[in-house]
Amino acid sequence: MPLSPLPRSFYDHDSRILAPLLLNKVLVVGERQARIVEVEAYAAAEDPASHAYRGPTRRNATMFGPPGHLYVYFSYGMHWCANVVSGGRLDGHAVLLRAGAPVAGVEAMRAARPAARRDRDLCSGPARLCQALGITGADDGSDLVVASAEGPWLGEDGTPPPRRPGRSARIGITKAVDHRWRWFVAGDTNVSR
DNA sequence: CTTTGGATCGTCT
DNA sequence: GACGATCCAAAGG
Repeated sequence: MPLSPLPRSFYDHDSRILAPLLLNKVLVVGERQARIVEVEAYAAAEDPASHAYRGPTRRNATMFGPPGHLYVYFSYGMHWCANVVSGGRLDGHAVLLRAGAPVAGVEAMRAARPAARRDRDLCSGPARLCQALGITGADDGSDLVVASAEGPWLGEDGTPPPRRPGRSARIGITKAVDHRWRWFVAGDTNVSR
């Protein structure tokens, strides 16, 4: 099936509802495509681990805009990470894209990530995924509903989300550690360690 | 295989 | 001024 964008309404849900529905969707940047295999939900005001916990700031402004856009932030002084803005308008919900399976443009991904020894290492982490696809702060705010030639967008190729996704606590955070808001495609080798 | 520490800087307090 | 929604190379078993 050819790749087609999803309607705005697809994104207009609580992040914990949208997160598992993003599994097996395809993130596209130019010729590069990666199937989403791991995500985490961040629930704004009710989630101390969320960048949106304390309300709107310069950095997280995109999270407080309409759903279906990409929130990209700079992490640890050297990495970019990407989220899909969800929820209704003005509530700050988002879903972190943590890993993908390379689908197309694999040569370009290898060139962008010389440190990756195997292809399974190309997109197996939130910063790795962005590096492989060439996503940076310049892409913050991109509209994923519009299939653009250059910028990032999100496509659907007919593959449904897993009927029974893997689920666990979120990774790499120090607050609200107990919530099991991470979902992944069970058994997929591209899921981060 | 697992563990450990260094890199590096925008953001908010 | 402190702290990350991380990654990688190196060292040890």
